[in-house]
Amino acid sequence: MAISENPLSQQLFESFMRVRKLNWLNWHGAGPRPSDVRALFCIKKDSAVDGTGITVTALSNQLRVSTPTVTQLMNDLELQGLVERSTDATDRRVIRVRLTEEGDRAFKRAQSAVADAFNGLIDYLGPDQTAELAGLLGKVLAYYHDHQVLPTGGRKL
Amino acid sequence: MAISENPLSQQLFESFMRVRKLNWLNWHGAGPRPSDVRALFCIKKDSAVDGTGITVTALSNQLRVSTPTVTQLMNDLELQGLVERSTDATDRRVIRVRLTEEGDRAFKRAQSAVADAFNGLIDYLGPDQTAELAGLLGKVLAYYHDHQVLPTGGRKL
DNA sequence: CTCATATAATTAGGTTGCCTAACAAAAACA
DNA sequence: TGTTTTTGTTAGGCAACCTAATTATATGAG
Repeated sequence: MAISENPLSQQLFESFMRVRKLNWLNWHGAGPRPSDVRALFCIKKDSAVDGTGITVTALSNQLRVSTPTVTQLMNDLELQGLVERSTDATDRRVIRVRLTEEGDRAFKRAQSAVADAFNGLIDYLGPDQTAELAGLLGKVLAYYHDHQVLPTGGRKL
Repeated sequence: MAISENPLSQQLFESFMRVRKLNWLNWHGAGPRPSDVRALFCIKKDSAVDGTGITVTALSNQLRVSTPTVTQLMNDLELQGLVERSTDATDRRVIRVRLTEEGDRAFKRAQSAVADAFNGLIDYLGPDQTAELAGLLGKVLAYYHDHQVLPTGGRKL
């Protein structure tokens, strides 16, 4: 473990690269994809505060992906019948996205899948270490949010 | 923060999804890609124990990607002049991969890039929290290593 | 010693999850 | 009114993986 041979930075890099590749949802080709699930969560969360539906721009900001990416995600979810688009009543440029009833069911299944994926880990770590982990991940994200290690492409937010 | 509204599992999922997308090496289209860098590290590390070069299968195991993926990575690195392939002396099926001199220079640059990317975070967290983070990531990986959340495709190792 | 089987790597083709650039439509402003 | 800005979409591309099939070589069973 001599620092010169395998520095801490390199270990962290390797750990993050491995964590990145974990297939949390145990997804194997059927139903909504992991990125769909993330979008579903976001749309559902918004629906609690604004029943008219979330905008593409808001989704783009919250998911931290470009608007064309959101369009593709929504095309996909719409094709699966999980969301519906409608043009905003007062600004005809913006489109509002809401969950359909089937989308809501898919959301609940996704929530279960995520719970299944993480509750084992949470039990394994125990409440203290789980809280530490969540806190540290938050700090990592906060640090890089302020220090320019942006997603590929270097969006300026 | 009511558990029923945004369960811990969902928060962890979201955090991991965001961490996954960080562009650690600040890569913007020039030089070896992040996955190349990971391979470079692996090849270099092996060269310390075995001067004849690492095999494709060994790289596949250590990087946790399929052998065709390793082949593609190696094609790429060879094209960039960073590695060289040679058939093994005693088993003509296996090919041995070593860093070229330019590959070694690229390795050193990559090491610096990783250090640049992580030393800021390490300073920000301080030694105690950095150690905690490294330890927790290790536990997460160990847990999922034993609990079947394998990389996409569900390889059986 | 030969033939079937196992192993190493490659080729071919596909998928996910992103991106930028260019655009059309609508709103805001000057 | 006309220019500028904002919103979302279309088009096309790329990174980083995968599986299935193939080739070449080695190994083991009779």
